[in-house]
Amino acid sequence: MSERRSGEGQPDKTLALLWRNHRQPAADELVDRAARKRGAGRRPSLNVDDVVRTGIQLADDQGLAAASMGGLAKELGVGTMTLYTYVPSKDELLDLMVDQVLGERELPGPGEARPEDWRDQVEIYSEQTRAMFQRHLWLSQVSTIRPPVGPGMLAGREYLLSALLGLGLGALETNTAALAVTTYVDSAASLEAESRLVERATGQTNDAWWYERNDLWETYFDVDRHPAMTAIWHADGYQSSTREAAADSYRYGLDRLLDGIQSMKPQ
Amino acid sequence: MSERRSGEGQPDKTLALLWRNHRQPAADELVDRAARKRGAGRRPSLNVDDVVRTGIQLADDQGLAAASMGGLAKELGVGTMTLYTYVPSKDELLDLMVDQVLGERELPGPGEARPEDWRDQVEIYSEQTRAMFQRHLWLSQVSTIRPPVGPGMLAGREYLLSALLGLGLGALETNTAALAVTTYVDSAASLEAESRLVERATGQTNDAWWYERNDLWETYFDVDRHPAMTAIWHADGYQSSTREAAADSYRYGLDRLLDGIQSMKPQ
DNA sequence: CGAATTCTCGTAGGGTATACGAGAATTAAT
DNA sequence: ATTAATTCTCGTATACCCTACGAGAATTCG
Repeated sequence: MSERRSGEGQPDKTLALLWRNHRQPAADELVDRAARKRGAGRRPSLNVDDVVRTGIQLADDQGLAAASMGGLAKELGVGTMTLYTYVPSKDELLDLMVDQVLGERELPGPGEARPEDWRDQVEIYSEQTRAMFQRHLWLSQVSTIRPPVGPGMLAGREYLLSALLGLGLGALETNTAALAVTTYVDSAASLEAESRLVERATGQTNDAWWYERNDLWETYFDVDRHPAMTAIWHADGYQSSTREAAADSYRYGLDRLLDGIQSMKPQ
Repeated sequence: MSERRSGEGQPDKTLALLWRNHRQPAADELVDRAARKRGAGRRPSLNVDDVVRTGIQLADDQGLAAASMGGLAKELGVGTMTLYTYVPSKDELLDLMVDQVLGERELPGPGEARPEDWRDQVEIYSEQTRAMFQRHLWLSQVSTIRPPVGPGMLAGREYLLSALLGLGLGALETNTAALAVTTYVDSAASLEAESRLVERATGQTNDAWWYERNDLWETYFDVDRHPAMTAIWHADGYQSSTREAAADSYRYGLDRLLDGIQSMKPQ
């Protein structure tokens, strides 16, 4: 995890930005400056989407740290402070970046074609979410405790709930189950991404990292204190590749979790 | 998620520090400076444990950011650079802090009394891990992709594997299942801790945060695009308290995951 | 008493987000 | 054609972070 992301000043402003491209007619309030009837004043040289898009690209290509306000401004060819005309703060920009990529997942909307089996539907959520994390490794460094309440996040929750509703559990249990599934899927996908990120940042595979610590087994590992690990070792229970072990355990855990949920189905 | 933690220079040095209090007789190498036969030279005014303990305390009380090298030095009444006599870098200090608190979990060792049922044994792992995260909220901000390979981490893995071995699955499946369980338990516990951390840092409960965004439902939420959410809402499927919803989903998910694993038992 | 050893820590450098306020560009009104 | 109103632009300054380097202080051994 990460550190910041918290003290947003005006929720109204933030919501307006998040939903800027899904304009509900609503209200007499002016939602986006770009939409305002243009009157006096200097013309803007950018718009919010430019900033968000560039932020995502920079974070994808060079890591989240490269998507600093200074770095972004340089990339866009403007002064750092100019960005604050378009987004109120770095935190809110991050919210916008996150909701944007959450919305990129291709999840069938209401009324659109989808597999019959609820498990296959959950599978789509799982695969799309994993793919999203792989495309945008920096997501693993962003806290999701207070997620951007935008169209992308809502579409994800909607889809997963709709999939689980197919099981016929009660409303409350369906919601609880959906939370458990997102916790597992999102966390595992995040760990997977973080793993690649670390490999990229250090130029060292995780396997190589473990290999470097071989001393552990010879010098410090005490067989008597670790009989279970020793037993599994001798029974060839450890896979050679860290990556494969992680992928297998992800699959296995998701399948077992869904097994368990399925077994709660009335009848 | 967090940013750093990576390029440790010498794995040997790091391992020696991590295992400094579990001295294997081993080797002719001098493991800890404090253990060296004292000869000439100025006397140290601190030791590694002092630094680690103070780091944990500071992070507990005032957040991980307060456990900066500067902050720590001030707390200990020494110059910042003095700390580098005891730990090679901030990253390694963090490793030491993490392994220390991992080791605080009260998990029965080999030969010690434990519940009969394997599920009750996993329960202990789950509860001790959650309690650890609650005591040390900053853990949720530390990456565990390349964990400190010290006594605390190994004890945790050993215990969970020993619990799952009771099921009678094969070695490989036991290991895979253990990875899935730690992924779920550690991630959920981390999210729970992160949630409290954010509440503390912002002085605003998560419920209050959601309440502040009530506009969403009136202004932007489109019922036609979100039929599942709408249905669950009308069936009272949403709990009023974010915290309780999270706790319930944690319980539910863990129980279902263990159900699913249990069902793989041969026979 | 000198030499060897070890711990102590000031300085300097390159990074971060953003409050403030002056200046530039554009249009509407006179 | 001015002038006023409006809006965007962005330099500067502040207060943090980690740690390489190297000089100085403390201690013991010969």
